[in-house]
Amino acid sequence: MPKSVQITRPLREWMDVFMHRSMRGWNQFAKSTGLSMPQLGILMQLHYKGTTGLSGISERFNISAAAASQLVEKLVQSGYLERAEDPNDRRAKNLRLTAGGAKLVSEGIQERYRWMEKLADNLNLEDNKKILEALTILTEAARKMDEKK
Amino acid sequence: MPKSVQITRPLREWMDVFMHRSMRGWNQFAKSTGLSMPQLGILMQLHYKGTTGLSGISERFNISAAAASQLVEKLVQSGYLERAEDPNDRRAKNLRLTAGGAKLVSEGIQERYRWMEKLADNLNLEDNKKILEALTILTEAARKMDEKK
DNA sequence: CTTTTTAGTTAAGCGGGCTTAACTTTATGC
DNA sequence: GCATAAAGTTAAGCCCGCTTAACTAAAAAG
Repeated sequence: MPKSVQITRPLREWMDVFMHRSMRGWNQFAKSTGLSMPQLGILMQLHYKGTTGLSGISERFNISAAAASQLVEKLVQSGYLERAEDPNDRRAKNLRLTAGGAKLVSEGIQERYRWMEKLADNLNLEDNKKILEALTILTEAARKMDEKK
Repeated sequence: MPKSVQITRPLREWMDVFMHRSMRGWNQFAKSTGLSMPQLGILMQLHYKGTTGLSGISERFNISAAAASQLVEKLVQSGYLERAEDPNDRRAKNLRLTAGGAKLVSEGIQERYRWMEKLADNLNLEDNKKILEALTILTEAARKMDEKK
């Protein structure tokens, strides 16, 4: 596949640069909140996927129900999560971000965007247009690929 | 800044999709190796930055010298790292990936690339070209931005 | 209506990462 | 040359995430 040969290098270089930045930023943010990665992960899931039960947590992160319960307990104690009885199934709990939890998560996401948006701000209009187009294509392709699987 | 208004949404969507995939993949890889994140992080640093002393580790990850020493010890025990006396400063140690360590890291990186390269493979030639150009621009801009700082 | 399955909790125990503190060894500053 | 600083190591102790095991309560199956 000749086209791959061409695109491989820029693809990899970009991923290296981007991942490096992102990982660092993410770790710093985690540290600044005082929360652990697993705890932050749960908040993120609640943000992106909305309300879920405890079972949703243990499945998503491949941990035991006990582990999920304990992690959630801490987040509830810290005031980031709300744990209410599910009216349709009284065994189950509905987990939701509190206002504080939502704020924390959106600050984290915000911070994640910031570097890249600053990057885009430094580009001229034409480059910006190219990148807009390219990222739209990529996002679309990623969605399609995930669907197929 | 009118151009930001336009580019913000695709930028964010792409980042969300990409980060989500990458993080998941990275966690899975970590689990598959049996190594912890901090340990993998050290191997990655050694891969990208080359030989360094223990002090390099503690600075990079913001941990105490004691913590770095203990982490490195485990990696040496596991056969991923080589710890040799620095001939120029006999207090210091030179850390290097062993063959096994290098193999492990490059497999991890490989896996990180795979999803995105598959993505690119599914695109037509024209889209591919656009993406190549866009990523090259972005990488270049990122380098410049990091230099300035 | 009883049995079984499902959702979640609690407690005990393990291993990991991290810190501080005390220490050894080698290099530097004066 | 002697005091001080720097590079690592080791040990004690803390918190954390995770697992297994034992349990409660509610729903589903028969």
